[in-house]
Amino acid sequence: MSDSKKRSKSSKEDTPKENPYLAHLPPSERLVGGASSAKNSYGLAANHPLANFVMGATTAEQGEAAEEGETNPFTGKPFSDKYRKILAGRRKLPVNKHRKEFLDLVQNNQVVILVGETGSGKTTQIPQFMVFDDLPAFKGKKIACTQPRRLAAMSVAQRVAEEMDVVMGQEVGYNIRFEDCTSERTMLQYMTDGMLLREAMNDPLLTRYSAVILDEAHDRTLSTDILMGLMKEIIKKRPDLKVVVMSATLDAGKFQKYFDDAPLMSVPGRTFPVEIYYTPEPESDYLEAAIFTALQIHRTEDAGDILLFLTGEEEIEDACRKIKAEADQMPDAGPIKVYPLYSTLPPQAQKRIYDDAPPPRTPGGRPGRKVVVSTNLAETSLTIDGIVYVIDPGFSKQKVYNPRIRVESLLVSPISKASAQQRSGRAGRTRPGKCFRLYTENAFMKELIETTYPEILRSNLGTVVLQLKKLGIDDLVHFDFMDPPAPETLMRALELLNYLGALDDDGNMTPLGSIMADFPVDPQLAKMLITSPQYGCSNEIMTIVSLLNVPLVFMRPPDQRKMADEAKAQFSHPDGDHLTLLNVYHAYKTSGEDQKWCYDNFCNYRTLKSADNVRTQLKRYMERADLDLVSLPFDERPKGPYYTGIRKALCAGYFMQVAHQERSGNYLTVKDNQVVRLHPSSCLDHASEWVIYNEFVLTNQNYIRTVSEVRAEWLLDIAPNYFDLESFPNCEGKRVLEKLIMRRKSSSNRERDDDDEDERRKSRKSDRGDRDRKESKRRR
DNA sequence: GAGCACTGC
Repeated sequence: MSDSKKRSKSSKEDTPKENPYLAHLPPSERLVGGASSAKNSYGLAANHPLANFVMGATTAEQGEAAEEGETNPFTGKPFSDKYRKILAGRRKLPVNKHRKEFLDLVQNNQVVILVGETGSGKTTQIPQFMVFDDLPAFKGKKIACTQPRRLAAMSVAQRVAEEMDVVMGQEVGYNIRFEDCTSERTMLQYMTDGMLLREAMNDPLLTRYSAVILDEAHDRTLSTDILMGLMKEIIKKRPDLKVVVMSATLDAGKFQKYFDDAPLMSVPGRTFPVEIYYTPEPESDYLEAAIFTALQIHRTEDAGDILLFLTGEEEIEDACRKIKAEADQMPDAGPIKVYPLYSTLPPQAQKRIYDDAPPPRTPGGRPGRKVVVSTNLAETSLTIDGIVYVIDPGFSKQKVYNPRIRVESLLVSPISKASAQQRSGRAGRTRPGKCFRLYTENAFMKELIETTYPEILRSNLGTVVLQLKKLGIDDLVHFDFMDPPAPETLMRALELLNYLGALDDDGNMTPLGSIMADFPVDPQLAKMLITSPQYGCSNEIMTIVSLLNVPLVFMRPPDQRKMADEAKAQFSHPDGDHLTLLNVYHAYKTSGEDQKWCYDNFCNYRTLKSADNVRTQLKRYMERADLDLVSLPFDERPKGPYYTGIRKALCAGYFMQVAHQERSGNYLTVKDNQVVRLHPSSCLDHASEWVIYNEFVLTNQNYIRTVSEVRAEWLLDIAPNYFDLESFPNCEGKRVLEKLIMRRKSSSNRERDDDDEDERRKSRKSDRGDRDRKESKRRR
């Protein structure tokens, strides 16, 4: 009843609608009067390029004819010359030969798996094939194509807008965090997978879309994995929704199986052959071997640039120096340029990898060469043309999660076969190349795992579980994960969310949890934001949370450490690193967000700018949740009520990340009893008995980083459930808390804490930054 | 007295 009402209403809006009573017929026969009169349903003139198109039943020839016509069917404007030139190139892409096969599959199946190598053109062409068949614009819907990375979503959208001869943001657009470049007219939308997931939290059936294309599914990011599980649920309730999952070839069968044996289409790529060389014996020192190999290639091989994969910044900078120094000593080799590449490198420095190799010293002499030494960044996110030689030592830094101690850390680990193949492929982008694997062939065959473990098996799942609950998935244990996470990891997440009050004791989402899920930050930080008005300091907590969500603000160039540390000292707050962050932000805003100020003070301008972006977004969410944006009257004294309020609010999110200083001077984490040390970058002196920390850094030592001093009383008040001493292991901290509880019980007329006393003392306002600086100087 | 693979909302 209501269904038919809706349909009759929308037909007035000139959108073609199928007759619901004809749903048993094949799509081409569903439109009233059959295909021949379909043009009337669309309200298109008889000479319109799409006049004879039947939604979901077009042919490849029809699509191609429309693309080769005079008029752009979606804008009504004549096609440009540039368009025709691009179109000729598009027709040569491998995927173009499979247009008919693809349309057959997608018209007759709800889910299609498509595997394509790099260079097949799948990311740009498949969505366009669908636009011409599904005709989303005529039903008030859109086609979504998700990408794991923002840059990819943006650049592919730009490319496809050109290919379709439309203005970016109109018919074709993209939607990523902080930037929605779409409009009412948008029918094809590239977006990050995280963005689509967030949309699903408010629109669980994704009603705005007629088709969803999940691209780069082999990447297996947290968001892609959740989206895939979600799509399986949604297609049951939305028979009209088409889903295409696109992936690299290696584990295509797994995707097919997961989607109940959906049909699979395979498209070859367009790359050049790469010869693989293995070492006869295992290398004991991969770094040394890598440098040696690079120099060897430089001395003996033909012209062509080198790409060397290493694991991290320090290693990369070190290798760059050594390669440069040694190569410059070689009399019989050409000139060399060596560039590092990792994500935290400023964009300017990153761009240098595209510079041309230096020319030979003398005409006809040994070739000059470019060497790029990179992290995994060059494995997928970034492509460098002209690479002919790849050196793959077989390692990368990978995130691992240990649910027992609830710690995520980065570990240098062997890569997978899939990664190794991806790396070697980078040598064959422009011509045949060579890849030197610094491990034995036997190790490749027998020791490397097939594919890198998906992120969902290597992460703390707090956010994931909260998101799933918000998506309406109650039974997590039976949720159809492509790779189910360890039960212990799920348990840890449920436990965390329960202590934070996001889930009740039965595991159901609370109203608080529902608001928490809306915030694009960790559950702990979301809780902190939501609770902060109660402590009168939501303005300050928004700032702190923003800064915790961007890379480190403080720069420390190796040759200027002393000056950098002095600059940082101006901002340091005796009560901890969180308040130090607040000081930096305040000083940055006071400077007028000045780039030079940042440079002079060893602060990362880009980071502060992006933190400010995050803050604006958080503010919007706070307002949407009707949370007050407030500050306490300013009081410059450390441990005064102003700063105390903030530190109490920090506890509301971080009460599970507490460490207590033992008499030995060591810190022990609460409940887990891990021995930790304050990270040397902390501005906190070593006399604080109780501290909360943002991050547990597992390296040679266990460090806690971004630390603030708190008081045991606050912890007991804020999280009585968590600080239930019966569940505590024996340690000094437990005894201190026991005494505290006893004292509280015995004194019926409990003495007020010192800080409460402070709170009663009204203090006059004064310049915050100035006072803080004086205060920190005095302490020094 | 040390380090941060890479993404994303």
